[in-house]
Amino acid sequence: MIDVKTLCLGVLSRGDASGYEIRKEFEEGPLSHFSDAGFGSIYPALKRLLDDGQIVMLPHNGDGRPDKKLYRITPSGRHALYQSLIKTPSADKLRSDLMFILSFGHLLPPRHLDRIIGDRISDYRQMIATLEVEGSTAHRTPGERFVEGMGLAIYRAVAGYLEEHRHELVAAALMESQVA
Amino acid sequence: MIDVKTLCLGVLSRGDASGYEIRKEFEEGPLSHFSDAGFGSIYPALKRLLDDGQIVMLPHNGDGRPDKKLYRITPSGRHALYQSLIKTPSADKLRSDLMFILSFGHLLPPRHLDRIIGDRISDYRQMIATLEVEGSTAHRTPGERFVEGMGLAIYRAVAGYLEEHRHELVAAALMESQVA
DNA sequence: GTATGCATGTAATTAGTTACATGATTCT
DNA sequence: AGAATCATGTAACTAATTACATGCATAC
Repeated sequence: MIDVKTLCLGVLSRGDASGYEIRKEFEEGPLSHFSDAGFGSIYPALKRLLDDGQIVMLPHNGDGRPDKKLYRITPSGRHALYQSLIKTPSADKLRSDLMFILSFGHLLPPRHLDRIIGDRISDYRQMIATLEVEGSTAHRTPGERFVEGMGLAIYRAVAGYLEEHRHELVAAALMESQVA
Repeated sequence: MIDVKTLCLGVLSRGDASGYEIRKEFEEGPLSHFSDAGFGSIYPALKRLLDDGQIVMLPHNGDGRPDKKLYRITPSGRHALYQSLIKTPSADKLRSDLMFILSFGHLLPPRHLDRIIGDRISDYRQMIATLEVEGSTAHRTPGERFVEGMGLAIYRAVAGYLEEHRHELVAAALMESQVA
């Protein structure tokens, strides 16, 4: 799996940014759907990239605020990023607590079951709505559009499946609860 | 996120199993699509569960082979599992190196790009074919069927999207390579 | 005889998360 | 006045991965 250092290089390859701005990318941008990184991993990663000469820090851009540190990728950093990009990508990984829970769904209290599925459907519908607006406004590179489209396709598939099959599982849970 | 201990309890709640068998579940069973655990995390987890009294070891079942250790969940273990199941599940997490790479897709050599997308499509089509066979043969609880169906729905969405949009990204990469 | 599958486990390393610690600015 | 956002970073902890280490049974 690609590490946080490489993730940061990826963001910086599109333009200078601070640690804070990098994190925002992973929270809001197209990368957010398939990657993840918090402050606790970004700041140490930036420090290591700095030590390795793959990024440089820009001496304070005097925009009033003094504390902000802007980072810029170096040729060495671009090279490292490219090496990561042409490596055979590892398999996609999907971690879902909800799916683990639902694999025992028929043993759960039916109301509870129905609620957690409903909540998740709402979450996904919300994300889909946000993405649909963004997709038409924000300007993206072809790669970003592709990735964002994939996110949208997956979210729709998940929301759709949950909606279509929700009642089956709740019905099984109801039967189970009547037996017990 | 649900930890490996809980994952093991989940498997053991369906029947006694050895560490080796538990891992197989995460590699082949319906849980495999949304969870992950290797030997290096399962064995330590089993040890801790044993210390905590949430599982017991069954003294060798004399099936010829002596080394196999079967584990059985205890009432305390079932209770712990149930507590985990009724907790509000954390958000689904999707990690994909491929998507990170493709977000820079237009900057990659077009042939390489086309190949990695094509390879991934094959991988998914293979998984889909396997699941379609299993779905009709293996017998599953309602929860397992639900989860397996979700896996199938997602894989189809991903494979479908990659197939439909592959050429767009490759075309963008071709244009980019001609400019440069 | 060779590879694969069954079977267990430890040690060292790496990575990542969470909590802590601080403070300015901007919006309501 | 208070909340949210901007902004950086460290320390302690937890977890997971990888490599190592071993050995039998079965299938080809």
